[in-house]
Amino acid sequence: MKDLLKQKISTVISELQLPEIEINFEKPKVEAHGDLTTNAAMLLAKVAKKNPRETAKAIVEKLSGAFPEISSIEIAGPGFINFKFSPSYFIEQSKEILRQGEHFGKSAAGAGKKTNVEWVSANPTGPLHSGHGRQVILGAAISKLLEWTGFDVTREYYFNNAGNQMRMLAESIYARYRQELGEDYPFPEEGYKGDYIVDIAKEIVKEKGDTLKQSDDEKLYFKKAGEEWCFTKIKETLERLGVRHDVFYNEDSLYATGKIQEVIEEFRKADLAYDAEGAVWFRATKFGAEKDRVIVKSSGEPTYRLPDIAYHREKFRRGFELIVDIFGADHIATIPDVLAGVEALGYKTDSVKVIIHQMVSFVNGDELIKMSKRNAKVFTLDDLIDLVGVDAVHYFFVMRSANTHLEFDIALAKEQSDKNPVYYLQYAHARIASILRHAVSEGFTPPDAGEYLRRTDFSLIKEKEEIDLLKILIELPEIIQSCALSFEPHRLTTYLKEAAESFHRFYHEHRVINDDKNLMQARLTLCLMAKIVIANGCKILGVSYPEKM
RNA sequence: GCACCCGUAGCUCAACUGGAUAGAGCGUUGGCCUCCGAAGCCAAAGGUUUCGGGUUCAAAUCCCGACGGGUGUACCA
Repeated sequence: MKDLLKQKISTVISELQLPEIEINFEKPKVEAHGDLTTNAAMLLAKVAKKNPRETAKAIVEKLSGAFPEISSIEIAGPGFINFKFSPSYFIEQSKEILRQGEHFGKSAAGAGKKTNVEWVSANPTGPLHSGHGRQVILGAAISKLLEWTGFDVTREYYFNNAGNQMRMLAESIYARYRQELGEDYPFPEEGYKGDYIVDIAKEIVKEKGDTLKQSDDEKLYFKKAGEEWCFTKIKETLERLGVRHDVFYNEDSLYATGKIQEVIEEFRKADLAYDAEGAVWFRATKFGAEKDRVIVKSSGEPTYRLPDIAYHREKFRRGFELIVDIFGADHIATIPDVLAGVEALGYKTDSVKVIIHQMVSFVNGDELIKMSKRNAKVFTLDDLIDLVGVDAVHYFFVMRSANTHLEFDIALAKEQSDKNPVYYLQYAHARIASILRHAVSEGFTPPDAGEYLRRTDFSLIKEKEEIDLLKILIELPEIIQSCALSFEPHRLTTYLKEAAESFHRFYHEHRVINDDKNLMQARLTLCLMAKIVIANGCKILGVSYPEKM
């Protein structure tokens, strides 16, 4: 409809011999301004130097009567053209909800574009902590949104089980191991202080006794054991949240296949790398960075930048047309370097979309929860799930825009009451389910979408709250698409809340179960539509949609 | 110091990416269950969108400058 209208308006504009412009529509905030509005006349006024209201008038005259679905066209304010649609238009649209059912909301806008979403990517040096939650949830929601919008999504987790961090992990475990054996063994200054290190050490003592005490070569064993323990833990946590990755990409493979060396050589050949102070430097300044960066340390080990660059090149080589990276604000420094590197290798950075989310703080009512890295008691993501449940974790981490700081109120999230926004949504779904069950007990057929579509006399839907509900329900596909294309899942939560609200208002004003069987069927159909929309939205967010609660 | 993000009701945050009268939840105050789920609905109060300039028909949104908060600024990742 929007597209048809857009076409029509642009032909009208050329008939009026006005310059060509981009026509945008918007859904007005205020109900009195209709269902759709365009600022075309105002934009024309600017280029054609004409009075916007007069221009609007000329356009409207040519438009009137062109579409039976449009019940009125008005000119308002400085020159907005407001369109109002007839109820039958919304009713017709809403039938799609029943026809598509659990697929309603999907679109093909992504056109099967090969897409890689990389997120979490925490090295296996410990369990995921609560702050990781935002990243975990954000990436899952974005992946789901892209999938629903027709992108071909590969979910990826990049990790490094070599290097400094893992060495430190091994040393930390080793020290705890010796301590477990009753020795006064020094703990490394920069070691991992979490209690889980002690747990790992205990397990090793149980299995191997003191046989690993002497030989330094055996430290390899500690690294392996630590990695395995941590990765198992991480994967269990992701599993609990229903988050799965298709590919776990190990940085090591980049060395094994010579991809790291390849990048260095190419850089050298193009004079983008040089030796200084015993290290190899990348001329990042050539690509807008503030200073050149070391890519191979004087020790001969690459810094994290080099494999990151090689890894991103591999994403291009693997044929991904859209590359999405999700990072926390604490990793922001690496981004310009990686982008510069990719550019240096001759790839366009346009197809790389980096989502940076700000940090999270946790409060419990009024009390701020302090997170210190020195603390042995880590507040893990598992702990958070135990406290507030999977649904609240999903909903709370995604309900705010990624680029603002998030305050996670644990007291609120675990409260089983109306204060908690997760319940508002779930309650609407459970309430609808209950009504449908009730109808079945009154002798109605179980809510089968196809059956409901055939049996319903849609002309009985005419109350204001009924039409308002339909209006919002049919927006789902558009909302999903725009959330996906802007990588902003939080807007879906806002929408779902509004949809639930609209349902509650309808429910409150009109009886569904009543003596008029035909009217009852029509309203049951409305309920079923609302149920489908809420359920589909919840699916994307990873929130459950209970039949009873 | 420099780079990035943010500053909106008492608190936590929205605002369709430049549109019309800036909206929700919590908290506060009041109303609504003989009837399908009151985990709900309705209403009231609460604002110079941190401040100062600019851009234009139109600015919370874009630009410049202050102030305040966060995150970075490694031959750690």
